Amino acid sequence: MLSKKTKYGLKALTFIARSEDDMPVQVGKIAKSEQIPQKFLEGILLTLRKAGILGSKKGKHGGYYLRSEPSEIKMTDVMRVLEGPIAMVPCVSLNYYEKCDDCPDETLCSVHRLMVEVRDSTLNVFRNTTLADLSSVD
Amino acid sequence: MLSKKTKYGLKALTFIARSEDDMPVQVGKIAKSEQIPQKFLEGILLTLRKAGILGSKKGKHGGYYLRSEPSEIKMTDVMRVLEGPIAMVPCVSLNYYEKCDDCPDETLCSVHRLMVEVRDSTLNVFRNTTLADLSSVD
DNA sequence: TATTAATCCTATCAATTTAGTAGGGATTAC
DNA sequence: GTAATCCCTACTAAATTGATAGGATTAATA
Repeated sequence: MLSKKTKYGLKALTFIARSEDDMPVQVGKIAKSEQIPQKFLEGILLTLRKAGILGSKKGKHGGYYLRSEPSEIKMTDVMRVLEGPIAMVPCVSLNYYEKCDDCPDETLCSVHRLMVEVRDSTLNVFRNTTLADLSSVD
Repeated sequence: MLSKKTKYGLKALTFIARSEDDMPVQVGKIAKSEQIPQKFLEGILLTLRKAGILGSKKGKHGGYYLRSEPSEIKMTDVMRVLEGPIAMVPCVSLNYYEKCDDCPDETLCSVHRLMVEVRDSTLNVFRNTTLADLSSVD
């Protein structure tokens, strides 16, 4: 299951991308419009800022803004920040590889085989999708 | 993350598929060979039997066997039984569709868009992979 | 028929994760 | 200086996961 954190995060990014002018967008506005608990959303946007995807401005008239063009923000990055590793098992993770304790030979492991395929196909989607795709109004 | 249940289930199915003769295979044998807690595995195989993927024979010399040829056992079915719906959100699930409470228009929802793509690509893998693929020794 | 070896079934449990709440500190525009 | 806003930490309830425990049922065989 996709976590609420990721779901909310994606919706928030989309909301920001869709707000045309480049004024920072306030958490409160996003929370209200997208029906997300504000305090929860605060934490999520903070994570996205620390990961370099969002920038922020404090104080009155502050808020969050995109650090790059929507078309430059890849889902691989967003998903890794929000949801964690894309692979379903550490032994097929590109960025967080870990050998299984059991499993003497990965080439013979059926789980490994299947999960490599799933990882590659999911990765293919995320690599070819940007925030611009998510937020277009087609 | 892939659950242990699914991981163990896949390994067990592979083990059974690889045991050439068509004698039933005992839980204890699988558990020992694959390093899976036996009692835990019992429950998993029971689930697979109730789903019609495995058959069982009770009593002495009993055990579990495949109900179909490995090449006929699709990962779509196995994964749905072990891991649940393939879609990451109910609003894109083919078999367990549920509308989101929020989200007035799915066609405009960025999460929906992205998750449809992920579902389709994952489904594509599972539809084209059978237990025979997992258990071959190539 | 008694024994043994299996599956089958239910209940329980500890650890972890998730989703959210609470309270306030720090910063900036006006 | 005050209001609005992001920033940070700590806490909590509920659900899920990954088991474990104990035994009931069934079947082969000596």
